[in-house]
Amino acid sequence: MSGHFNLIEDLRQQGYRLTPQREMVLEAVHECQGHVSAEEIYAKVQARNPCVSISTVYRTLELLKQLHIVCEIDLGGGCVCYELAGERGHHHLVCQQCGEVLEVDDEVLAPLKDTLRQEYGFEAHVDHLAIFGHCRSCQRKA
Amino acid sequence: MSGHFNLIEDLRQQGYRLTPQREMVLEAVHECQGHVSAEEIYAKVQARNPCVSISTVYRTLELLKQLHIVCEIDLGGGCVCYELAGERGHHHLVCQQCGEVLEVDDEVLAPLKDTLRQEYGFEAHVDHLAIFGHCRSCQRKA
DNA sequence: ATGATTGCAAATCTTTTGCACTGCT
DNA sequence: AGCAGTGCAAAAGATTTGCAATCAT
Repeated sequence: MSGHFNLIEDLRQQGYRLTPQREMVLEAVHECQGHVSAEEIYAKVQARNPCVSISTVYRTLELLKQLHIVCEIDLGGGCVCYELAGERGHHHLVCQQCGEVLEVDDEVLAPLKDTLRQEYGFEAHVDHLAIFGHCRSCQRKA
Repeated sequence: MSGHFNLIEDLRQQGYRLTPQREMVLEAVHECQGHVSAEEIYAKVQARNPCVSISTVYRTLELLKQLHIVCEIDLGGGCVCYELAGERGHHHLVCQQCGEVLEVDDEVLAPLKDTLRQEYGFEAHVDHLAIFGHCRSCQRKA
């Protein structure tokens, strides 16, 4: 995956080792454009090398998170997902009824950020906000 | 707790039994005005009757949730809380540096809700949103 | 009486951790 | 070579469930 070279460099430059496991986790996250759970990443990595353990996946994700290579998204309901940190600027609308996840552009949040900054002096750090509610189709059912 | 009578009636009218356990869980949620975790409710109930089991607390919360007597709030990070349904929404700005928590009125979120409703047909359920970032004083230090 | 509700313990499910071994640099 | 990184299995924490006993109605 050519897109990984810079990330691999990031790893190396910060004194971390490049292992096949880390590379595979990175690729798995990269292939799944959207959000993937640790379990899904594990499955994807397992498919290529069954020896890799789930703990390594968790440890690697933890590392990549600290290096800001991937970021963690808490969608609630015990669903924690990961995605490449590069693709910034979108948020998630999570339907509490059917579980569907809609993506929302960062611009939608901009006015809120401005308000918080101006009225509260608070610099909101909402790289990936999960907003819960009910989607259009589930509203119709009710 | 006089405020419980109507809720107890709700229970009865829907054919459910009123047990001391359910009453105690209900009171525990009522006493804690803010959000309480299942574990905290369990502790509060235990203080009054050590025989009550944690599974009953979970089962009762599940029931009260279905009856819309309490609602579940997922603040992320594995922190699931409960509170009486119908309480006025308030939000929290959590400073990731110093831990300070600012309260924000629900009105601040109104424009965002409108946007989501109009552009995405999404009915946001942001009764209790936790927004992380940095407060005014911590920004100065940086 | 009788069926809903509970307590207990054991089962899940997800994530973390201790420790000896492996393998990247 | 030396130590970061890994695999395994066991631990931990939160929630759920099977089943026999209990209790509200």
